[in-house]
Amino acid sequence: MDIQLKRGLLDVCVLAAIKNEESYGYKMLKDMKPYLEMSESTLYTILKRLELSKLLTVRTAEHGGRLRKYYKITPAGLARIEDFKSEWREVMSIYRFVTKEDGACE
Amino acid sequence: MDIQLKRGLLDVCVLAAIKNEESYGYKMLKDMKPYLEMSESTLYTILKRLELSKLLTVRTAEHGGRLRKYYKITPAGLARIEDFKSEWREVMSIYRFVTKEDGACE
DNA sequence: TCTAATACTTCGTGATACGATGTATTACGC
DNA sequence: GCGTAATACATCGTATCACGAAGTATTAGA
Repeated sequence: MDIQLKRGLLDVCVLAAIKNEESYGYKMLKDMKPYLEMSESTLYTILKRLELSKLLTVRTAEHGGRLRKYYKITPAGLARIEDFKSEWREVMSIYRFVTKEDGACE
Repeated sequence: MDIQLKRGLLDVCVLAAIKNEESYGYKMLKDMKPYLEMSESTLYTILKRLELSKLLTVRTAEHGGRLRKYYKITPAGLARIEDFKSEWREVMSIYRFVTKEDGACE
C-alpha cells in the first residue's frame, strides 16, 4: 500500500500488536503481516522510538540460549491507541470529502 | 491531527478539491480547511508534485489584475482517487486490528 | 556442511510537511 | 494617503522517518 498512507498506521499498529500481551520483534512482524507489512529495519526503528516516548517498555530475556527483547505496552501506549481512535473521526470525514460523488448538478 | 496520519491524505485531498472544477491554491486551502488544514508552503509543494506526476494540469490566468494559477485534475488524477478508495479496504482492516477489543477470553 | 529461519542492529538515502521569509497586488478603514 | 489585512504564490532549510542493504549471531534441518 501507499507509503504515505502507511505512515500514520505503523506506530499504532505496533502498539496494537502488544496491546494484550508482551511480544518480541520477530513475532510482531509475523502477527502484523496479514494487516500491514513492514521491513525489519522499520520495525526496530519504531520500537526504539516508542520506547523513547515511553509508550512501551523493554526487557531482555534469554530464550533458547539466545537473547530476545520483550516489549510491553505502557498506560501511555494504551492512551495513544485511544487518541488514534478519536482522530479517526477526522480521518473518516476527510475520506468522505475525497470520495463523495458530487457534482452540484448531479 | 497527527502529522503522520495526515500524510496519506494530503495529496488525495488536494486532488479531491479540484475533482469537480478547476480551482486555485488559495481557494483550495479554504475549501479543505473544514476537513484538513495544511500550510501554504505544503500546498504549493504538493501542487508542484502532482503536476510533475501529471495528476493535474496548470494554466495561468489573470484575475483582477493579478496572475492566478488554475489547477485542473487529469484522468490520471481521477484514477489516483479511485486507487485511494481501493486501498481504503486495507486501511480499514488495519483500523480494526488496532481497535478491536480482545482479550482471548472475552 | 550448507541453507534457512530466528533475532536484532546500524548506516545511508530519499521523500516530504512545515515554519520562516519574501514578493506583489488589492481592498478597506481611518 | 497610509497602515493593515487579505489575496496569491514561491523558496529555503530543517527535522522526521520508512526502507533497503548489509552485518552479527545462533539454532534447526536437510
